[in-house]
Parts: sequence; structure tokens; C-alpha cells
Amino acid sequence: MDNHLRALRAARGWSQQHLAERLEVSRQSVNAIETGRYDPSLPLAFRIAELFELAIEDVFVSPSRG
Amino acid sequence: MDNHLRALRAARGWSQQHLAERLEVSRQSVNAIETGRYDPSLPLAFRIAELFELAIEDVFVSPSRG
DNA sequence: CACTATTGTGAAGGACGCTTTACATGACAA
DNA sequence: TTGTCATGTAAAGCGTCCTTCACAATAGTG
Repeated sequence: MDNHLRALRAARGWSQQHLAERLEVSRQSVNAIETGRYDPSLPLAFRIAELFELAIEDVFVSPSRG
Repeated sequence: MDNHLRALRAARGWSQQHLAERLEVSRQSVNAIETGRYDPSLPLAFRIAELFELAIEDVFVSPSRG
């Protein structure tokens, strides 16, 4: 599942470390999601969307929608 | 994380088995999500929202939003 | 009664999400 | 060169997601 996390983070000038702290996850988790190694859990996806004030569908891209 | 899956399914008169087949998961997975035993993965949450033609936020309720 | 449909749950196993610790790289400043 | 920051990745461990097989309980039908 694709996502726009790196672009959203870069647009705010945040490091992975800073984003991880705001999300209360490890820096490695942020990195893994950005590099597509795995998808976040649903609760973490909610926290990410809320932090960026976007809908989950605007952060994560369903494969069936391209 | 709370969700409205049971109500959405009931509104369409579907059994857990029928919903599970449409989502391509097991009946036990549907039951576990409905009874709150665990949250779905993000990809499955997308499939559920798409099936009901709703936003993920309209199916699953973030704890931080009550 | 027997039979079916629906739902809830348990156990065991595989794959994934997230952690901590750790090491390596490249960019940039002193 | 030395030091720091940001990033990428690996390993080990734990809990979660999802599976199959299985059994129980309830409700409705014959």
C-alpha cells in the first residue's frame, strides 16, 4: 500500500525522528512505513492522518485505486 | 478502536459469512473485528470502507475522537 | 425431535507491526 | 579530519492479524 508520508513530513521540514516522537512510535517504524517495508496498523494510520489533518485516504493509497 | 461494522452489515441483511466472502477473509476475522477482539489491518480496513462506499473514518472510530 | 443457519469462541500456526540495540552511509559544519 | 545529523537497515523478541479446524449455543423450520 502506497503512502505520502515522506512528502507530508518533508513539507513540514520534519525529520523522521521528530515525526516518530509526535506519533509516539520509533524512528524505525516511521522509516519502515515511508520506505514501504510494511503498512501501519489502523490505529497508527489514524494518528498519522490526524496529525496531518487529512483523511486516511489522503495519506494512504489503496492498491485497488492506483 | 470502535467500529460500525455490525450495524453496516445488518443494514444490508448480510451474514458474517457473506461479508467475509465479499472481503476475502475468514468468517472468524469478521467476527473478531465486530466483537472488538482486534482491529483490521490497514489494507483490510480499506476494503471494508470501499465495500460499504464509506470513508474509513465513517466505519472505524478513533479512540481520540470518542 | 432432528436439521439448518448464525454467531461466539478456543487453539495452533504463519505473517506482519513495532520495539530496542546496533551498525553503516552521506551531507554538512567546525 | 573530526563531529553531528539524518537516513537506511539488520537482528531478536513480543504482541497482533489472520488462517484453519473445531466445538458450543441459540433460534427457527420440518
